[in-house]
Amino acid sequence: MTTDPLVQAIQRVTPLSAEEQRELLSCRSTPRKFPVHYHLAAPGTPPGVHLLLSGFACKYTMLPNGQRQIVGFVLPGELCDVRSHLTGTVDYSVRTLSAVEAILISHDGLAALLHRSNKLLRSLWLLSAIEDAIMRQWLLNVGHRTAFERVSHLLCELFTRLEAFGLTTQGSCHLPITQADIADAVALSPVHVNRTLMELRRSGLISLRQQRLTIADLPALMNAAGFEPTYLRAHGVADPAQRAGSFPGVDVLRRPDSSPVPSSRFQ
Amino acid sequence: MTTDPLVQAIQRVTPLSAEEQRELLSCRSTPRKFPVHYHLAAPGTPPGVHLLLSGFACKYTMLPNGQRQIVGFVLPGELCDVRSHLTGTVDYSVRTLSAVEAILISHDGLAALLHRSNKLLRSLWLLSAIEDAIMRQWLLNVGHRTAFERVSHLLCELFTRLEAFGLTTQGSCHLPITQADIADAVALSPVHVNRTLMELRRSGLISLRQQRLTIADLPALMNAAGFEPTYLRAHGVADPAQRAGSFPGVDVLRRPDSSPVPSSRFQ
DNA sequence: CGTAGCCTTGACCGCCCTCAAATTATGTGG
DNA sequence: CCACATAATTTGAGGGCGGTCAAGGCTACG
Repeated sequence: MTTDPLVQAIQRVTPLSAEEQRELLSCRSTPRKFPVHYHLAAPGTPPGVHLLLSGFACKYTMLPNGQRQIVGFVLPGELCDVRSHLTGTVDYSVRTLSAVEAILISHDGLAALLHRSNKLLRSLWLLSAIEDAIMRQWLLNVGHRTAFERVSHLLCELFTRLEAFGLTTQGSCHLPITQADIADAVALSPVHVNRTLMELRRSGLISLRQQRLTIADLPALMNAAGFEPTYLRAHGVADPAQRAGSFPGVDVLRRPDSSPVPSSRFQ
Repeated sequence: MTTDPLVQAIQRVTPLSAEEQRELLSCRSTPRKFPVHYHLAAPGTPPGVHLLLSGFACKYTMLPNGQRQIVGFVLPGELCDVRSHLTGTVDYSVRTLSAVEAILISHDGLAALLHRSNKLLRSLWLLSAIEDAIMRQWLLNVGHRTAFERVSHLLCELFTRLEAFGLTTQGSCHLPITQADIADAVALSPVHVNRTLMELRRSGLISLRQQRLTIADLPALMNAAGFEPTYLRAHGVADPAQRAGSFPGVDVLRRPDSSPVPSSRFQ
């Protein structure tokens, strides 16, 4: 039972008791297959909470001029739209990037469970907090990094996330996304993504063909991208007591005006 | 009691009972003044949850090359880092943009209260969900909009948010942020922000001097920016029952492959 | 085997950046 | 209240990163 993907997805941030696991699994539907380019959710409509068992998806929004901005990828093993049971809707679309197998978590069952379980509620909040940390990095990416750094950073992120699910083998992973998808994620034109990938290949940093990414020198790529993997880790504080008392309030932050936090690399 | 700013901040998304209000207020500290350019939080350290009573602040992160990306503004009346009690830390810095008066919400008191109150927990989650929706818009801004649209969009956002707190008077509001701040928010250089503001002034759309923004024609500005204010509204579903049953599952979304949601303007 | 989508490469252009300096606000101490 | 220092705004000139347009080659799939 502990190997169930739904339980695993949540246990990334919080360990669950056998009872909690059992309750969680009762909201689960049977797995279902979706084709490529299938919409799992659309803005304004109440989406379900999906758990991807295999395949990739992306969350995106359209601009009036027809441009598409991908605001996040959904990888196998990950939950999608965990926050939707709160807001009722999402303000983006979710579309599969490959053939996908997913299970739908019952909205009503989940809502009832979350009303009962404070712990599960904050676990899901923590999961969505990780998504937001990723999006904050994307904002840095698009705003201040060069094309080379943007693409490198995205590849580092995807590889690291896949690694957490055991979906990589010796620096290599399956990556069923097109260069146009990368372009819409890092806000570059497809042709410039292509040029950038060629440059990454010529640099000997990566190999990417037939939906397989191989990173020759991960530390070098991370360095080139300015990638710090810490933001992907769920540093949740399950027990609030472990945090209390170690800092005497806000006063430790007294720093009237200095060059802001010179030690941190880019956070 | 219902006019307390802390209660008001949360009642933007969920109505609270008198009992809940009382409990909430018990975690509140006395107001405190902070000077301009004071750090309220720094990455890696446990920040407090602040409520701004007056003045502006911003959340930002630094890049290795010394560039600064502002990832969000904190306006008077708004809570800051409501999620920090979950994660223990934040991955950005928070700095005042003007002199600020704020109250610090006790971490321990809040944690205890949130462990008791499922409802309050999801209220705070909803509030942070709005912040995330704003950040998603910023990603669109930086990724796909022109300088003119970016600056316009930011001004629309700030004005609309201030309006919700009654901090505007006939198309005008106090805006104590520099052009360099705007530049770091929309990922432009300060000089180009200046040129863009000059263009906005010449267009007769806005006036901005001595920390006072006046929007001559808000609909026109919104249109120029591609601004849709809906994402700022807390469309939370307080009662999960009101959502259930109106849609027969995911099948309403069956849209094997169409031009994605042509009706929506830019979401 | 054909077709459609994806990848690749070249040429040219424009938005925005950088560097630099002048002007105007802001704030502080005498 | 003024003199001064510092920060913020404004304007100009020139350059580069990445976009757009276009065409050819490759891959996948029916």
